[in-house]
Amino acid sequence: MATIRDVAKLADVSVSTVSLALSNPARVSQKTLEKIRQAIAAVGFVADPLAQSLARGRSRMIGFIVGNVGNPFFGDIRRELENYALDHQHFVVVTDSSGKTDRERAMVEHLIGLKTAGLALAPSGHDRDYIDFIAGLNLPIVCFDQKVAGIERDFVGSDNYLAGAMLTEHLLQLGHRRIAVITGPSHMHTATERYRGFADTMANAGVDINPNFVVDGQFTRTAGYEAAMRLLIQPERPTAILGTNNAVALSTLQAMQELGFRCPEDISLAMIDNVQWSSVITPRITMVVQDTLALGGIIARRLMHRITNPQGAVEPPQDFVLTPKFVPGNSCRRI
Amino acid sequence: MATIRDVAKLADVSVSTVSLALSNPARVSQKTLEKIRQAIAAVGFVADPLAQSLARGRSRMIGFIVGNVGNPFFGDIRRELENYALDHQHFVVVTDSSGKTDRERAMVEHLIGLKTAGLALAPSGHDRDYIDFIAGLNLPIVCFDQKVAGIERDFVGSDNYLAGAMLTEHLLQLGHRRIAVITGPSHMHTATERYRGFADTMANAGVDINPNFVVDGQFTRTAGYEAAMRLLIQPERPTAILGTNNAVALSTLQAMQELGFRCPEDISLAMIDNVQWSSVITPRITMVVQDTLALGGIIARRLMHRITNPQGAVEPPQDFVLTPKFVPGNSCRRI
DNA sequence: TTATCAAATCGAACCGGTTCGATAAAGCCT
DNA sequence: AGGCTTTATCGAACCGGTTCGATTTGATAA
Repeated sequence: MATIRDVAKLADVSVSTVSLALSNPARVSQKTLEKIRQAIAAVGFVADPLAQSLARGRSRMIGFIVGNVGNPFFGDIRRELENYALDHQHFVVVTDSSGKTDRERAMVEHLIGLKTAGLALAPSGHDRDYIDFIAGLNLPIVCFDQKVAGIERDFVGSDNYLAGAMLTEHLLQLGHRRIAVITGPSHMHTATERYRGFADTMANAGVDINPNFVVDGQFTRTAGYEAAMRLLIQPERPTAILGTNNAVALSTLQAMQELGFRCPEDISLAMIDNVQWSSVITPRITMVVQDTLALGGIIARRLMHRITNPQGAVEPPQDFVLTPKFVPGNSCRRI
Repeated sequence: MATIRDVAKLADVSVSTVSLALSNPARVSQKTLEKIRQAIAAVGFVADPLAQSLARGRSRMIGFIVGNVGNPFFGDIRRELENYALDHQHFVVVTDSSGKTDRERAMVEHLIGLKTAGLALAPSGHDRDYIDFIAGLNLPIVCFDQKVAGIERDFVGSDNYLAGAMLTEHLLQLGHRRIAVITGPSHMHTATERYRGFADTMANAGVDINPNFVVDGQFTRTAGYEAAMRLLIQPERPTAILGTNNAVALSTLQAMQELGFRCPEDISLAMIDNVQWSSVITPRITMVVQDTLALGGIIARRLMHRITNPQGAVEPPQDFVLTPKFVPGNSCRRI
């Protein structure tokens, strides 16, 4: 591999001039610029990113940290960020924390060690320790998906309250009153907001919520399945179920199928968030989906803005909350 | 951030001794080892991975390059690799080429620039140029999924011929004769092998293949959908369709639903590869799945072996081919 | 006591760039 | 021509580690 010294030697200039020519060509005369250009081509020089990062104290990498890269929601965002970053000479390093806070922390620390230019982070933690950790980081960070109280950073996400409210309203409109909800972890902002949207809408309609109809699905497949089962074996069953994320909703569908309940004939089902291949799942589930492409675009722009703009670092954090979209399916029937 | 020189100063030893103590404690006396240990703790020293990589000419990172990180197949493999690598003090950098050869190349070059210790690569290319590029790389590489003729590297994958043969045999057993197949790109090893398995099994059973029943689905959603449509609008329809990957098979199911064909009553469907939430898709599709966890484990072990073992680099490349598993569903009926 | 050898430690060069103050060259004005 | 800027280039220090040959220390043997 050719180094900058090889180039300098061949072009008969100093190393620092070559470096300058590369980083700020305007300050170098046309004549030497041309000599250097030729020398670079002749030896096939490519700057070593590692050496650059070490000297600059900053790399051209962006860290992307989520709990599950396989989740298409994160996948879409990743793609948008990657495209945008690539257009701006930055490289995205994707890491998966599997939703574990300690692992996420290890990964963030590793990324910091790599002197990444910035971080796009879907936070997995929520306690004091975690918040302090994030707060203590001294580099551009854009958080997304989970809004964590106490983290003073840019945040990009969807209106989860509205998501819960929209589907609840839809079910009420169809005549449902015995509506059950499968919730997510209470420490997650998305979970509490979606539930709030549900509860407020029910209250506004003057419909009481049956306490037995509120079960915790932890946003996971297994817990969601168990939660659904608990709902379905009750003597007085709900006429409709709202799954507050895709995992619990689809687990519910599975549970219903296994117990011989038809959807929507016996029980209606609505879900928040999309899922791959939702179009071939029978019935097509009525859902509220997030605009992942828009979210990804905003995250990318905001992060690159903070990275490339010198004064971007001191701009106060800002929240970007997008409106989710209602996508009707045929999993909810009128009663 | 504390540097190694801070530690050396505090412990009153030379910088090189500190470095030695860290990399090979046995060569340092107990006394100084202890002094250094305390100094490290006192200043909170953590070695800068960038500086280490630059000096060593090698980092503790492993590159993982696939065409679609969202694909659960790759997701499972990634997880296995990540766990194993983390246990061995290595960090996995995930990159997504979106299946584009030039993008993959750019990413590989970037990873090389990062002086990654090794690469786990699902190759996306197949032409001379690409093969030469991969062959020219001078670091441990384990290829997986696609076996590319001409690439002399370790390879980990499944017996795709068998996968095609198993499902074909299954359909034949059920009495099907008019079996259609939706194939993948002819330059992909998995695609050709799966088709070979189909064709040979048909031939062995003495069943002629209707040329109209062989359509190209490109392993993609859109092309698969179109291919399925071409099959389904023929006056003489197949009684069973073999989708040679999940995208084309599920697109076929979608096309069938849209045209009002019931599965399996009107047409049976079998597919190669799994998909997330397959258990809630109606009907549950009969499929042959790869043992992703085992694949990931082998990839991880093989790669780390080559990385950590000095003589591992010169070991001749080896192929690891696993047997896929038949998973019965209810998408194929006896006729 | 001194020669011998292994173990422990050190110094300096190196990895491949960046940065900034100093110097040299060129341009402008009186 | 002399003084004053501006522009172009350079040298050296630096980023934070590793590596290896050289030197010092300590123990053992003669």
